[in-house]
Amino acid sequence: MRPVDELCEALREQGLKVTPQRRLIFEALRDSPNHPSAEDVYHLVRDVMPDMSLATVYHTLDHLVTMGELVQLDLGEGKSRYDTYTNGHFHLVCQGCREVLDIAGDPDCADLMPTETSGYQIDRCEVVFYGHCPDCQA
Amino acid sequence: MRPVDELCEALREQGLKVTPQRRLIFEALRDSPNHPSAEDVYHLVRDVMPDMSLATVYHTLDHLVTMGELVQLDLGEGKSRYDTYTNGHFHLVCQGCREVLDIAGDPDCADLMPTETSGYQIDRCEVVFYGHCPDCQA
DNA sequence: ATGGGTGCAAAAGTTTTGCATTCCC
DNA sequence: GGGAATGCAAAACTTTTGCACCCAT
Repeated sequence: MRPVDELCEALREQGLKVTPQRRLIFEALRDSPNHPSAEDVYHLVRDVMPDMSLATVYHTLDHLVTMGELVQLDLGEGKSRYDTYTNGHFHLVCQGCREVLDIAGDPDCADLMPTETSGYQIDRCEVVFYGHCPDCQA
Repeated sequence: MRPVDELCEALREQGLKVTPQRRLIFEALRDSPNHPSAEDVYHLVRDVMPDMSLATVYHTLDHLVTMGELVQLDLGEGKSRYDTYTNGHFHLVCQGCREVLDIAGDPDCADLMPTETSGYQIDRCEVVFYGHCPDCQA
């Protein structure tokens, strides 16, 4: 994800508007530990702007995903998480505490790319390792 | 997923019971095209046993997943799909029609396995390619 | 001024849960 | 007989949508 000011500029270029809510969501994403859910972002921004609506958070996250500034992750939790690090990489998920780690990996998954793709045009790949962190191995 | 009779035996071994509903769900999974959702399974079994409850389907699928006879897939659709082919392999998803193809791939993801795992014990990995099938490339 | 954005509430969709009844072992 | 399973309905959750009002451009 690019710096907040560049995101605002990118919004304008698309005819979208820069509102205080969106700016705040951008900042929350930038400062958020890692891989927050929509609800996580919502709670962060509510501390600063208590009237912010969850629908606004969802709309803004959708825009960022469409713009390619944010990656939507589905890690089998029944809800989405969002990743500001958009360069291709892998994830490692603890099945105990649900912590998510970024892992270096070939962005294009060139090594994995199947030879027989049944005519499919492949856009991207997602690699997730599931396991248990040191604390959850007990 | 093993044959229906073996699944029934496996249930009994765990102190679980073999009911007509569960047998039917096993058969539906065995005969189902590929990667059905809970709702898909529900509709298949309703044709034979109209009083079957969706909760029963969910409970039974959960047991199979826990027993390692079924793999639960999260492909970012807001719902789970289930895969009877439990040997490690990859998936290719069409973002247009949501068709899901099985793709051969190293079950252990040995080539991908990160060297630095921060002390994590890794249980399994999931590789999903997203793209467009021939029909949806228009 | 105008078209997009916001907040609120309701709706939609999937999955879980509580509970009385039924049934496998 | 006893414990698990079932069916039903309600609840829990995440995400989407409709709409009246507001605001960035």
